[in-house]
Amino acid sequence: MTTPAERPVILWLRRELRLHDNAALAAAVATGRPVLPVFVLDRETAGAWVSGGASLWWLHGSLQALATGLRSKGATLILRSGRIAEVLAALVAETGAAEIHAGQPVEPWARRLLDTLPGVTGVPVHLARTITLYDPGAIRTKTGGSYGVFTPFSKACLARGQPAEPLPAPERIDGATAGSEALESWHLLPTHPDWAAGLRASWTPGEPAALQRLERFAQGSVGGYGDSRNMPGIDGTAMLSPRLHWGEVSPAQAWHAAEHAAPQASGTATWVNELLWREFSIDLLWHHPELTEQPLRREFAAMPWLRDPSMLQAWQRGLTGLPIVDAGMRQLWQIGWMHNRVRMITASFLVKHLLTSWQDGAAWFWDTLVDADLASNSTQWQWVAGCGADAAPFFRIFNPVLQGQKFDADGGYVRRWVPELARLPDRHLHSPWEAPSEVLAQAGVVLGENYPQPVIELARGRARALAAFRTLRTAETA
DNA sequence: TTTTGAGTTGTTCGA
DNA sequence: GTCGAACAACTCAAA
Repeated sequence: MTTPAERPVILWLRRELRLHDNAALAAAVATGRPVLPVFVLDRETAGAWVSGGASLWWLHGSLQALATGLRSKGATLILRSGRIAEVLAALVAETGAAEIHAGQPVEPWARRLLDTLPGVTGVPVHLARTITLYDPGAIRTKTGGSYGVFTPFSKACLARGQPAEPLPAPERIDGATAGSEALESWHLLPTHPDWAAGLRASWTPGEPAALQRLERFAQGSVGGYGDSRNMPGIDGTAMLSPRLHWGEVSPAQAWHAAEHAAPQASGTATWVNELLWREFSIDLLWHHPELTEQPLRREFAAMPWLRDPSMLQAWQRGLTGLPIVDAGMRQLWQIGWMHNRVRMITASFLVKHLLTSWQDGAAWFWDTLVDADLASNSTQWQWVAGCGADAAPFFRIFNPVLQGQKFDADGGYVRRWVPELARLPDRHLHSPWEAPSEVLAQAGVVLGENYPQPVIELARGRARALAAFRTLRTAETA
């Protein structure tokens, strides 16, 4: 039995699966009490926004690494499943824990949960900033409002100077113990069918690998990041998104690593800007919790979306007949991640050319991305659709052929992910339906047989989208 | 309160 | 091939 003096503190870890720069962990250790780190697998409280399959695959590896890391410091990671509120209340009762430490959540469902947690568990809940650079909601306009445009938001962030230096990992953690479920019993890894081969080949989840990747990016790629990040065929991006989502590294670590390695590089400024886009997405979600379901621009509720399951399925499977779109969708399916430039191209194609709702696209990304993040996914899909913050003008419709020619000029990306087109010459790679028949024959491409005809003629899709968007304006003024 | 400058990532057309 | 203009107004944030 524990005496009052030995009452442990619970460290509820959710999206801060790391030892370094973890303010919640530091706060728990600073209490001087034994620390009981726990992760709760809750398939209910988040409702529709429970993590998708690819995210859960990642979570398995990240938890494994976290358990190892904690063990090396003297603590034991406890795994429990069930409704978070009930699990934590039971754990408090079971261990006599004095308080709970956790990271400040940003998702609407998690914020609602936090409001009830002290009442349900009967102990104080201390929140630390672990997910963001700034306290959510803290970046305000001069009149105290929230921002709806990125550039002034980012200027307000930068005006605060650099974020604080990351905290070191604790030397040692005085760990408490309690019964734990086995990670394997959660079945987060797919078996029948095993769709994760491409994920395993591409990623090593967990904090140690995350720190390695960050260091490699900071030392090697960040200098050229501004130029190379738009080329999907080269390894020009940080590929840190799943790690930032699960908190294997903090955004402050990501900022400082680049700033230390290449303080003057323009690529560093671009990288910081991307981190601030992440903050902006979270800020928008903080102030507009309904944006995961509803368009920020309300007139878009009247958008005449088409509901054509065969079109949606062609897009999901990478069988649209538009090579850069298909390459992106297949990359997503195979490795659980898609290059950012191609995310814009594929999303624009779905929403505009196929006139399919951004919610349908967001749902697919949510299930298939290892970095699926409620704030980024929802706000960026809305941005593409034109109903979000700072949205592009409606006539700005990506042309998949031009985008392919511009950003995948040597065709390396398309050839990698759409191998049936690999032998087409560069000139025809991004628009095979326009290639002369002898060129197709020589490349072994038979349109409609081993590669689809385009599911829609681009000019027609563009015109249809423009017409649909125009109805919103006329409906509004009517 | 009113004014003003600006706003992630594009495409097409015509000169 | 390259360039600028048009696309269509609207909203935001600060002065």
